Amino acid sequence: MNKDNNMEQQILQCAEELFLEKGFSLVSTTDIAKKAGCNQALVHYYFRTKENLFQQIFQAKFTKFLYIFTTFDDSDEPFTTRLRKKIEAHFNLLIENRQIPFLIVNELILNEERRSALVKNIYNKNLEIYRRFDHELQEEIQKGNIRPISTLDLLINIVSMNIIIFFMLPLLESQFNFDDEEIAELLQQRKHEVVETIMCSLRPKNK
Amino acid sequence: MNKDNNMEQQILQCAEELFLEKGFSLVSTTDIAKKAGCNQALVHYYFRTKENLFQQIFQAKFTKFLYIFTTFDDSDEPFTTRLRKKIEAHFNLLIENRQIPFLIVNELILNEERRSALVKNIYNKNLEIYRRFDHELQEEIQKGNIRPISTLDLLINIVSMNIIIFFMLPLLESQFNFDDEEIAELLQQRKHEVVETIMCSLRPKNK
DNA sequence: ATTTTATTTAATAGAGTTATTAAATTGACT
DNA sequence: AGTCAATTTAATAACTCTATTAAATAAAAT
Repeated sequence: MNKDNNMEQQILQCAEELFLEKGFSLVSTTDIAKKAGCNQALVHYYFRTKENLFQQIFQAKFTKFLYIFTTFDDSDEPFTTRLRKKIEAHFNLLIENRQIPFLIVNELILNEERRSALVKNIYNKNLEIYRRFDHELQEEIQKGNIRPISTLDLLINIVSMNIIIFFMLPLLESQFNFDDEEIAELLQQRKHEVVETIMCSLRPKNK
Repeated sequence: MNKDNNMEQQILQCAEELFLEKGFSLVSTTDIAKKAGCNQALVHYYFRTKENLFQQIFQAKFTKFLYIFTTFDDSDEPFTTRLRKKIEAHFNLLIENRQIPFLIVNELILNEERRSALVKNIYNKNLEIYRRFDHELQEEIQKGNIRPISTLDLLINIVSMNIIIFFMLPLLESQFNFDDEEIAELLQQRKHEVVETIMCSLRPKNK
């Protein structure tokens, strides 16, 4: 469509939209070609297989999903403030990429090979950042600023509460006829509530 | 297989297992027939269409998923005790039906018609129980026993934290080689942590 | 201007899908 | 044994899907 965008890019972009919306198996290369405005064979000419095309897109999305999650800024603000920001940043990323949770859950459950590939790709890469976060958290717990909780449980809690509203959006849109503005408002509220819930859940008990 | 189990039941049961494992579109009526040990046409003889067969199974699973969630016992135990039990009961249900979260998220996102059918079916049916829970919760908040939170947010928090581990199970099993015992242990720990997190997050702030 | 290379399309092989139809098999009842 | 209905199967129509191939068109290079 754009002058500098060649058809290869066009296909990639259309494939991305379709895969995000329906997942791997419900999108055909014919669908992609139709949306991109080219012949179906061209999709295979550029990407050879549908799996190839999907991999590129999925890898990118998954990395994005984890990236923000595996960074932790080094500013001298207190731990809880930085944690709060981290949760919000992750939620904001999802607002911009609402179908990511569906794609990840769907394809990671369904496809064993995809799982292996991803785990290999990610595990070591982010171990360092995880360890640093772990260290900081457990230190705060030692100081008595935070109730005891395993680092993994905390991370899982955050992710789960962050993603669930995006599973519910189709329901709210199509069944309860929320419009874009209402959805945007709802998401902001939900983000606030997640932060609130996590922060409250971390308050030490004895206090 | 059993004497009293006729082939119709056999097909239904095999279909259930396959649909739970792979979702609607990745299971063919041929797959079902093969697993049930009959001719593919027989699947259509009993259920006419694949959609029909799926609907029966999906409806049942979804009702199950919501049933325990829309009951609230009337014993004279304190609210928080009953809430704790409710969370555990929901989690226990998921332990027995591990693929339910995947099936629901997957098919509810992908199929608009299925959404409509379900919402109609469920909305009014469970409104009464929801209202009662809502009333009790807000009363506790008024009394200052619980920090202010919307009923819906609380329910969403519980569901999200309860289901997420079941999205992660395939990863733990196939990539980190957890055996059944380890998984069982992990699930118990996770259940405990969810209850803990929710309960901690509900403590009033001023106290 | 013509050869070479890159892009794009039409056509199609080959496999798999749902659903239907007619025929075969089984079992019950008279 | 013979009739009737229920169950099961083989065969197949009418798709759709991925991927490949050969041919056509466009762009670049000599």
